[in-house]
Amino acid sequence: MSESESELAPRRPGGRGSDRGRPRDPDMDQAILRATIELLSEVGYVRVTVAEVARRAGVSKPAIYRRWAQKSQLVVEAMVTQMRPGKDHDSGSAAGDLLALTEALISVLTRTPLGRVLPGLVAEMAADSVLAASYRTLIIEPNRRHWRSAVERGIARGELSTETDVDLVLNTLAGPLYFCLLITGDPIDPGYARAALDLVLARFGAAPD
Amino acid sequence: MSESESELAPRRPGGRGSDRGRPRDPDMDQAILRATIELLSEVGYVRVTVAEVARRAGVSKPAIYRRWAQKSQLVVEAMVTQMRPGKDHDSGSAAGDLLALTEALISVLTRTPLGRVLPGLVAEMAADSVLAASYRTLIIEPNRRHWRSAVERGIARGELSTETDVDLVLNTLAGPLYFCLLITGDPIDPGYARAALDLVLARFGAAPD
DNA sequence: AAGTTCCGTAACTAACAGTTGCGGAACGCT
DNA sequence: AGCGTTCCGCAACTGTTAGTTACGGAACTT
Repeated sequence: MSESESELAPRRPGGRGSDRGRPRDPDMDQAILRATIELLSEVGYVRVTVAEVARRAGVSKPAIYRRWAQKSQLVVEAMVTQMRPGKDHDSGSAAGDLLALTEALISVLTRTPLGRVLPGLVAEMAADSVLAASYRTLIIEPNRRHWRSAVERGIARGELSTETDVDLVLNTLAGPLYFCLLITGDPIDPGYARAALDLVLARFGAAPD
Repeated sequence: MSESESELAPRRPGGRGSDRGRPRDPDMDQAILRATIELLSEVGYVRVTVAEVARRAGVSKPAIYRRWAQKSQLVVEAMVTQMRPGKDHDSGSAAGDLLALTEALISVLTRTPLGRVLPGLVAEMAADSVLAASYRTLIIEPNRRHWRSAVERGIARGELSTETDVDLVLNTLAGPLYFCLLITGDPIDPGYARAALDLVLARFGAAPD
């Protein structure tokens, strides 16, 4: 926790030092982010235009570009504000925690704008490593920490084998969801979380059913 | 199998009936597809421009648009010609087959242009359902058939439980690879195929190690 | 009051997808 | 051979969008 408050988001700093001259209107930041989310969920990443975001936010285009260097960074920050990962609540068992986390991920991918945004963002990330780094630092990593600690608690309690491959578990639970969303287009089986978890427990569970 | 030979690829038909007038130069088709693959592997989907493909193929831009309605469809067809799935050879055991298929997928994703193309294609597919359908029909489905039949042979032989969830197995083996490639950016663990397969066998294997 | 940065407006550049019209060449049909 | 059709390259074109710039004026700090 030696990190400072934020600075991770690639929001543009105010010109020069931060305090000279007229300050930016913070309400405007909010209006822009809200308009971005709204438009995003309606039309998906590719069809979001900065001009339309500006129109809906009641703001000018340069006002947006003063704050974010690119459309893609604006979108990432908009997503982050919507996706604060929930508290890391401990249900008492690793199985319960992992099930809850998987269900929560399903819910985020299917019931928030993220599902509509991700395809476009993936393309952008592949072409822009700075963007990729912020997405991973701001969204992927914080979530992964929750998953990781659920697994580690399970190992400490003896519910999971000490040989458990943590990354394999994470990728096995989360990977197929992204695969369906981005590649196959298949709907997500409502029993998925349970079935995938059973797979993991069959291999790494110390006390199988 | 009531489908006719192809017609799946969204290549544009010759004007009107196919036989009147000057026929298209078939060498040109090849030159365009080759140039597309080449450029694709150098710069990735987003930075491929139709004008540059035309230049490298020694061909005009309208010649390309006469054959394919959109850049994205050209790219899909270029990928298909490169990715004819190998013969469905039966190694004798389901474990061996699935291991080979997984390794082959890793190889395709990391050592052919597909890895560089996929992010952009994913974005395009999300915005264009016709394109998505051809990608799935031409690339995903044929490959899935191989995986599926490997699992089904395993069930028939008694290596896998009769309760085996075929789609879950497929998604579990393939999903995490796409997840790493498209989202996390993590390199793929060389032991992945074996480890993921062990997960599957622990759950569905009738005769565990 | 001076200096700085914000704001909206409006015009602008640059890339790129995809189109169109032209003159000419190549083919099938009769 | 000649006609109709479609291909070909060329070149110019439309349309969309990201991102920029110059301006006049407003808001804030010292």
